[in-house]
Amino acid sequence: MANNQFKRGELYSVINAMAAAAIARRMQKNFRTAGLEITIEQWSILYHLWKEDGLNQQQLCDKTFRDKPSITRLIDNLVKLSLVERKVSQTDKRVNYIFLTETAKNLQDQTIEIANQTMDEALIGISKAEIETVKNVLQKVYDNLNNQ
Amino acid sequence: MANNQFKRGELYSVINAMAAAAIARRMQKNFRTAGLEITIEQWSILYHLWKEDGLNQQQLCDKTFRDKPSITRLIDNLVKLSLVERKVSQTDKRVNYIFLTETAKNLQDQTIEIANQTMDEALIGISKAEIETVKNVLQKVYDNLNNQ
DNA sequence: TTTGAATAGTTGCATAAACAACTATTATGG
DNA sequence: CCATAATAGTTGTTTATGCAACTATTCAAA
Repeated sequence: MANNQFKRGELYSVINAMAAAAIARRMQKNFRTAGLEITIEQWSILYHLWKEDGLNQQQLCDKTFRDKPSITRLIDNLVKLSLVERKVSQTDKRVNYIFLTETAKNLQDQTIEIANQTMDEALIGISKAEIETVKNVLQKVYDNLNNQ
Repeated sequence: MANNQFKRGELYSVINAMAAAAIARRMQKNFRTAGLEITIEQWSILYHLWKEDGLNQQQLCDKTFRDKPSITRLIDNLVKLSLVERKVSQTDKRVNYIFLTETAKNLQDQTIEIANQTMDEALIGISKAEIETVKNVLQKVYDNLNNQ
């Protein structure tokens, strides 16, 4: 069938456009509804800093699967919003450590609650086993494309 | 545990940044290697037109999970590349039908082969059952966030 | 010790997304 | 028939991504 050749390629648009973008839009909307003027991309940086403050930009690249320019600019924007500060390492002047401001620290509980509620909305009717399968498959996909 | 509150929210960044973006980057790279100067977003529009030529912009919005401005600009760029043409409906002047040019028609086989090869690379070691689970879960996520 | 490689980060440029506000056209209810 | 709502598409603005090319600093090997 001529139409058959489409089926594998279609999976990409399903994965990308559908679920991930839909979750992102909903999470952004829930942030705005709560009066929080940060983007989900900015939040994803803060998220890792709440777990471990003072990461450098390269570590944030690795943890968020972004490249260096993306992190540079996200940090630029977070600095403008007074949510983080850059501090150059004294032992290696190539390295910038990123630290949360008090303002950002105070956002942690509220925004993580919103993120969790969003995921609860998204995951209605989906079992823990299914979620585990999805995580494992996506991890394998990432490894297939990057570990070589 | 303080760290436990992160777990649900983390799923978003896993889904989004990891697998979808990794597949997108690889597919883009494979296009370039083959000498094809189109983006995966442009390809995703052509993909639906190869299945059914002459869709209007709203139909492309629905099929690709994008909003109207995104489609307008993607079509703008495809027109610049002489890959599609807009034709205003004669029965409803609000509607633009989008038609493939001969150039675009000739890209179909090659690009779909590349997309399929990319997905084969991405899906090494993943069973059909797992793929089905992922598709079903992402469809449910999309429905949870949009059908209400 | 010095030269070249590796690492960390930045800048330029093009593409794309989200949202709000807008125009143009068609459909509908009184 | 007309006012209003709904629909299709466009434009403006901000944010983010990817890639290539760049600077600055540190490491490592001859």
